[in-house]
Amino acid sequence: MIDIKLIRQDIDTVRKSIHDRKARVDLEEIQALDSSRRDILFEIDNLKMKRNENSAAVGKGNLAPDEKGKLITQTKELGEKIKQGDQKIRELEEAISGKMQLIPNILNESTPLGDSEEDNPEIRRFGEPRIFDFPVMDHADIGTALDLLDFPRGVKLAQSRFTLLKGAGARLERALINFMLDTHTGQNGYQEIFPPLLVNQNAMRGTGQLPKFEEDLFKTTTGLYLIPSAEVPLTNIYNDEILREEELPICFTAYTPCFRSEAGSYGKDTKGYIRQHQFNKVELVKFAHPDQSFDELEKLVRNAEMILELLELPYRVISLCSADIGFSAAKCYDLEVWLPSENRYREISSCSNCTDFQARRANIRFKPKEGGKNRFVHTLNGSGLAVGRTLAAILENYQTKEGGLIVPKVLVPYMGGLTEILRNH
RNA sequence: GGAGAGGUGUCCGAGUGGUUGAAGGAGCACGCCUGGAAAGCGUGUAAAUGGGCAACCGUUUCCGGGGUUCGAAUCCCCGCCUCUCCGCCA
Repeated sequence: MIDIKLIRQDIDTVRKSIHDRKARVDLEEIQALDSSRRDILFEIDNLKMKRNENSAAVGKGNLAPDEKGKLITQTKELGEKIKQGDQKIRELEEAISGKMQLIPNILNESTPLGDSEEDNPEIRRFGEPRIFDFPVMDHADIGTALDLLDFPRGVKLAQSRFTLLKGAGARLERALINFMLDTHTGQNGYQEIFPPLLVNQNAMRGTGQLPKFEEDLFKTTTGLYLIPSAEVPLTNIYNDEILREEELPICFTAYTPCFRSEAGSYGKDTKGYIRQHQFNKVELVKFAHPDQSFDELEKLVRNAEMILELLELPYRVISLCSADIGFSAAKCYDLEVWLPSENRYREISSCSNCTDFQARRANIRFKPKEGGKNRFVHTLNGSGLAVGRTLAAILENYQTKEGGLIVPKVLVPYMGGLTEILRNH
C-alpha cells in the first residue's frame, strides 16, 4: 500500500508511476472519497469534543438537577449524530482502503521504463553457454531417460503440473536445497527459518497477494492459503511489530515448497519441470533501513547469483522495466539461467525491493535511534534460488554425449560422493 | 471435542463506570556521579488520525465487532487468539 498522503500532496508522482506501469487506477475517485472523509471526520470530532465536555460536566456533579437533565438529553442527541457520522466514516474508509490496496507500489527512479518484457535491460552476464557437439536434449527428456523425473505419475497422483522426483533426481533436488541453505546461512549471513506453509488472509494481504491476486492461490476449506512463496510467511514474521533500528538489517532464508494455481498460464511451459503447481524454492527476505534498502538489494542479488556461480551455470541479470515489474516492487532484478534446449535465458530468481509498500500493509515499523516517530522498514525478497528450475538447468547444462549427467562439483558432497549419473540402458 | 483461565503501551505488569492515556517495573534517551565503565540518582519516553506554516489544539485507541450509559480498559452479547487440564492423534 502506498501512503495516501502521496495522493493528497504529490499525485503527479503516483500518476506517473501508474502510467509507467501501464496500470489503471481511478485516483480521482480516491481523492474525492478521501476529502469527504476528512470533512465528516472534522465535523464528528467536534461533536465528540462537545460530548466529552458535557459528560465531564455531568460527572463533576455540581449542576442543578434540571440543568443536568437538560444536558443529558442534549448529549444523548449528540450521541445519535455521532453514531451516524462514525458509520459514514467507516464506510468511506472501507471504500478508500479497498481502492488503495489495488494501487501498485511507486516505482523507484532507477527502474527502467519500458512497454513490455522485451524492454528489460541486461545488467551483466556470467559464464559462457557451453558448446555442444551433439544434439542437446531438454531437461524433461533427460530427466525421464535417467528416471529422475516421472511426469505421468505426478499427473496420476494429482493433476497436470505435478511431478514425481525419483532416486538420484529426488536426491539432487534435496542436495540443491541443502547446498543453497548452507551457503546463505554459512556465507551470506541469513538466519534459517522453517515457516508454516499455510497462512491466513491477513498475512496474504500484508505482502500484497490479496486482495488482487486471489486466483493465483490455493485456498483450504478452513480459509487458509497455501503459500505461493516463503516471502509471505517470512515477511509477515514481523507483522504488526516494532523493531529496533540497531537490529536492521534482518536477513532470513527459508526452504519451502511453494504452491501456485497458475491460473491463466494455460499453454505456457506445459512440458517439463519449469512451471509447476508445487515447486521448491529457497527464499531470501530482508528487513532493511529505508536509507540502506537499495544497497541491500544489490547484496541480495549477489547472494542469489553466488549460487549460480558456484554451480557454474551461465546466467544473466536483467532489470525489470516499468511494464514488467511486480505489483509490490519498486525495483526488481531477475536472474535468468541459460537453458540450452531453448537456446535462451530463463527466469530462475526474482529479487525485489518492496520499499515500504509491504511494511505499510503489514504494519512493520522500527524505532529510530535518534528518537522521533516510528518509521516503516523496507522489505526485500528474492529467490535464492528456485530449486526446480535449478535442477532443470543442471540437467540441460551438465548432460553428456552418452545421455548421462555430470554432478556439479559443489553438489558432489551432498550426493554422497556421486559424480555422475549414468544411463542404464 | 469437553472444562477452566486470560488477551492492557517497545516489553513485563497494575487497574471492575467519571482528573486512567492509563500505577509500578524493564528497556531506551538525556543529565548527575566516575579516571573510564557498571551500579546508583534525577528527568524524559505510546500510537494512529484530523486541523494549523508552526507553537499547539482536537479525536480515537487497553484483541476485534456489536450493545448498555450523559460517560466504558472497567458492565452485557458475539467472534478471534493464547494458556492450563482432560480426550483424540503424527
